[in-house]
Amino acid sequence: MPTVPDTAVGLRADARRNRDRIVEVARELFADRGLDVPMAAIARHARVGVATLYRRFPTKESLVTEVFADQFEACVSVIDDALADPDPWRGFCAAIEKVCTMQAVDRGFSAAFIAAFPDAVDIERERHRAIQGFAELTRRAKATGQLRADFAQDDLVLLVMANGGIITESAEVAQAASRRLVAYLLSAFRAEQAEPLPPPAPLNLRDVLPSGGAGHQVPAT
Amino acid sequence: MPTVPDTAVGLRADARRNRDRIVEVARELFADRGLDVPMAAIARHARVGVATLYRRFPTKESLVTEVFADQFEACVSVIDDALADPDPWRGFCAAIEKVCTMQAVDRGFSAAFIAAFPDAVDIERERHRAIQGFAELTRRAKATGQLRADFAQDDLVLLVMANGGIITESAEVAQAASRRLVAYLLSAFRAEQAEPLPPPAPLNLRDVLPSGGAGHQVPAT
DNA sequence: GGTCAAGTGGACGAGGTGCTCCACTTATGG
DNA sequence: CCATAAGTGGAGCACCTCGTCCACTTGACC
Repeated sequence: MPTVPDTAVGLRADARRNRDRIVEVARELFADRGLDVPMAAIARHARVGVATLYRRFPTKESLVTEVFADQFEACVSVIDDALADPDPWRGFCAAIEKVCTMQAVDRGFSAAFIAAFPDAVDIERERHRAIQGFAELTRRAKATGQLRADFAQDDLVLLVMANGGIITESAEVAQAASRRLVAYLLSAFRAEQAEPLPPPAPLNLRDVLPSGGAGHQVPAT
Repeated sequence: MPTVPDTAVGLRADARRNRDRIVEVARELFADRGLDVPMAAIARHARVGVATLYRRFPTKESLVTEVFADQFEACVSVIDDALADPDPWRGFCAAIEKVCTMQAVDRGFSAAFIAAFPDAVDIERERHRAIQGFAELTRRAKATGQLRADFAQDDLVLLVMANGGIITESAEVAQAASRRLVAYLLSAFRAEQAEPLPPPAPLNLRDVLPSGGAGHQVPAT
């Protein structure tokens, strides 16, 4: 898990420092203002010219990718932890709770997670791994009879999107709200006395429209 | 109720036609592209100059308010219908389902509903009425023992925000997803064997950060 | 028809993005 | 210490947004 990505080696000492500061500042700003904080603001906070910023990260998307790389990794290891739990249902709940908390606490993460740039190959791979792991987790939790049988894979996306809708001015409030939403949903996911549901929606994170992030805008007609 | 607002009377016939076409076009565009469609695009689609648009609606916000006025009204009457239902729980569920469907089908409505401009007095009043009505509905549903006792008023906001997170390219998919989410949540709202929940979050639609709408941006530091 | 206020459209200003260019500075290694 | 390549910052470009201005057109009334 290289916190220091390959692209950062061979830099001059000062350049290296600047790069690190940029990433750090960007992480903070994204976290509490969301992905649409201007590049200029990031540069200013990092006490760096915009040119410097753009030489390190040729595009805003690349900066976002870099900033959230380890968060995505954390996501994957949350799933791994959950798979390691002897009680599948407990693992299932814990995984969902953790990811949703990450999402609630960090506005940028939520946006990055949902927008998830299709061309960022490594993120794509992480995501694939996470999805695989979650599928296994789901299978096991169903096998113990604690997760309702009609829980669909896509319901995870549903949950992530719904949780992504919880955005407030204060991170604390968002976290509290998210926790409660997740508690409600987990209770609905339990098998007991489950009433039939409407059919699962074919949700693909792909066709989620990014709300404030770097997205493909349809040109106006 | 006046589909023809006071501000539209006394206009010259052609002006009146233009105004109507603007509102109609805006409604369509907002519905499937969200609130951030440019004013120029609306004007173009209505085959009208921007100046015309701006004379009728001095600000984008005023246009949005006008466009969604009847939808907000519809919301209120959904609550009224629910209150008229002899079975409070059925009314409760129906109201939530209907509003969430409106939200899922119309991107602009969702954004307008959440952003809900604080200075649009009449909308504020409608909203107040809706909240009052819903509070009564909640009380009754709890009284019959079908709605869990720890359901909080703010959980409605929670639900609306979560449902607002369900945004996809296709309205059909969004609707299906929303329906499923709502089914999950309603099942969690039932009183039976309800496990304790984390405390309700003090959600106020006020401090929701508008995602793509006309919002108060914090100026960059 | 003629008058004229009401109505109109497109150019434009102000302000905000992402990103580039280029003259200048500075760390590095000999 | 110095040569030099690597690094830098801020002006500036292209583009997009909301909203305004003003010379021109047109419907309404006599």
